[in-house]
Amino acid sequence: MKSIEGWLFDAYPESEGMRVWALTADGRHHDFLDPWQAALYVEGGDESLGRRVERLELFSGETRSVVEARVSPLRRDGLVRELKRRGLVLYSADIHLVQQYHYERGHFPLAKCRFDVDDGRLMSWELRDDLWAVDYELPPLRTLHVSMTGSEVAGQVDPNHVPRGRLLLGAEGRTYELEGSMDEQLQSLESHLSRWDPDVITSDWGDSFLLPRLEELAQKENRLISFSRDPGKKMGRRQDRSFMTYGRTVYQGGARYLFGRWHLDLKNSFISRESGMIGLYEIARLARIPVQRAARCTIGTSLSSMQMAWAWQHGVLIPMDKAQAEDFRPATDLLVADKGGLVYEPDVGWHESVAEFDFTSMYPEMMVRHNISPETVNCECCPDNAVPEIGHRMCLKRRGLVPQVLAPILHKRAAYKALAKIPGAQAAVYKARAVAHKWTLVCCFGYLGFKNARFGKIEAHESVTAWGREVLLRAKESVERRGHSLLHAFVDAVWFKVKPDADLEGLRRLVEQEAGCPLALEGVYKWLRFCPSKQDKLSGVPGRYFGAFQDGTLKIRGLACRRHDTPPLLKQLQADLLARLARADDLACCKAAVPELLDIVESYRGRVKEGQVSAAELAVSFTLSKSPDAYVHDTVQALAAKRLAAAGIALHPGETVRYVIANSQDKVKDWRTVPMALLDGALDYDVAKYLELLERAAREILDGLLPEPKKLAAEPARAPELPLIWASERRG
DNA sequence: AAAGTACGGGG
DNA sequence: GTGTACGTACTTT
Repeated sequence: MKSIEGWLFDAYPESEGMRVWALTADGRHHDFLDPWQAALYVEGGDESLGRRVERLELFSGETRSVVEARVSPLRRDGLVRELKRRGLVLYSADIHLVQQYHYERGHFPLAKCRFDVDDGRLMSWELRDDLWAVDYELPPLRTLHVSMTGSEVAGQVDPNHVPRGRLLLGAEGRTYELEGSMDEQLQSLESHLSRWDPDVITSDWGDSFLLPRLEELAQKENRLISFSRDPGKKMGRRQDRSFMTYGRTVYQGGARYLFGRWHLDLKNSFISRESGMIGLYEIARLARIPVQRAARCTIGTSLSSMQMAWAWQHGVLIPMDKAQAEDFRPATDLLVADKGGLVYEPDVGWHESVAEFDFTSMYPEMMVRHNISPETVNCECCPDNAVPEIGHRMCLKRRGLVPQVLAPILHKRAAYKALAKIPGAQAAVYKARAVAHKWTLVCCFGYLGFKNARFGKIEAHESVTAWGREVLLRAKESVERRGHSLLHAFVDAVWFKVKPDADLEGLRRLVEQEAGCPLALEGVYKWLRFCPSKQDKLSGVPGRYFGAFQDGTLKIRGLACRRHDTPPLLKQLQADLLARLARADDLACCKAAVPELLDIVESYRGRVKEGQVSAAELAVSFTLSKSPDAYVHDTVQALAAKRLAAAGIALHPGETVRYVIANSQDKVKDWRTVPMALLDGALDYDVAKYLELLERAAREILDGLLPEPKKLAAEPARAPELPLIWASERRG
């Protein structure tokens, strides 16, 4: 019998149970078998399947008598198919096996544990970690990073689409460039791997390029290679796919998994891109999803797993298919209920001394405060307790699953946000964890309304936004009642003119109390501009504004520089203009800066005209919403995608395409644009088009800073180029 | 004029 | 192992 004191590093099913890997503080790894059998619950099954137990049915709140069947993990899906064929109703039978293993055992990825192992089998174990601890120890991880030179040329695009450079290996702060042909480099990588024996391989494009190529190479030479530590396992894979999320199409390259070792493709991971490895570990722990998998999951999957973990540990049966159907409602109700966040039109123009209050985590707070959950909406037992405006009712007797899962996450995130403000080595760690949780919380709201969510219900979703509108309305009234003039209100934030003697902290407390949601002072702007609609100069557009706080930091929303499809050159132009404006303390200073701002614009114009701009600066990148041949109109984007496809590059919906505008009006449509991947030799770009885009980007910031030039109105036929007009004004 | 296309948010 | 809806800006037809 040996006792292992270490961290749970990896787990995956085998025919006899779970293969578990642990890392110890001395940097060594250990693996053993946990003879675990997966449980599933059968309604109306007989006892030949297993033992009879009582579990809760979530939506009715009733106790059900079900049969708990146990089966070796690799045979679970077969058994489920057979039982379904027999017409039995199953629960908790389609959960990812490793997640379920963690739910049942009560541990989680990267948990510190003591394992007692005899003859390679786990005999007993003890959790020595706490999911809700703010600080926790992580194992020392030996990491090898694999990337490629040359990717900077075409930007961070899939190397399958561009000429490739050399492999780079990074370990212990040093980077090595490999030599020889690509095949030789890949062989060299393989030998480095076996010598270095890393716990983790991180990569740029390992999923879609490196690991598949390595596998291909080995097959060609009739060798068997696996980058797993487990010698009996081949490389795992998951198909590539395109899907819709947050209103846009996303492409995920096929994933390559290892066993007993992690492969994390940093270019194919939402969470690690947003919050780094620290955030990834935090999510993996809370969601009980193995780190390799958590890296490639959407945050919705992680959230769903947190809910399932809670359900499992509270004896609640987990529904297999989509939750309940929507209740029937007349169409008129739908109109009222379907409204999202509340918006008041901004007071268009430039303002001085503006304060912004933001509600923190408004929607999750509403779920927790008002007990909003799929099973608490319109319950049988509570006829009153109506949601404002829409009339759904919330249960007062039973605490909901969603609030119970959310409350500790909200609490943990608040702790991390507070800790991140204290300067020190740990601040970045806390910040990353706070960011990771922010995504969990954002997603939680969306998930309530998602038709395929196990724990979703549209009425619950509507109740959240209804409460959100109520809170914003109360905040607006509360601010105005104290004599401040409101400039804008948008979903979870209010902007108002600060009176010189205002006690903002006192006001914040009052508004928070009256509105019923935690409120924070985002800051006081020295100056702020709410931009007008481009279609109607007199009306405002919510979500398009920019301003500088008193400490000189900028807040920018809705400008071209925030969009992914704006060329870096124009983003930089706007950044330069805004950086200059950030030094201005009031509107007079903003206006005084105009000559300098025009110089900045002029210098950019000069560079564009003289051809001193690189392709990378001019490149427009956009996300394919469909496969290239499905485009109807020959927009520049569509033409770029079609050219790539014609060059034999396989593109999937959701992938990013980058191109330079070569000649936007060319009669030969193929010549209008050059995709970055096909760029070679001299760059010929559309100077006039880029000047036009430059002008547009400059106007977005500078319009309205100068008095309207009278001459413009007199010559309505063609709006002259902005820098020329202003240049002449300066001379005059 | 109508229809196609991309983007936002959060930090 | 996947959010939906919608307004805005700009383009092509």
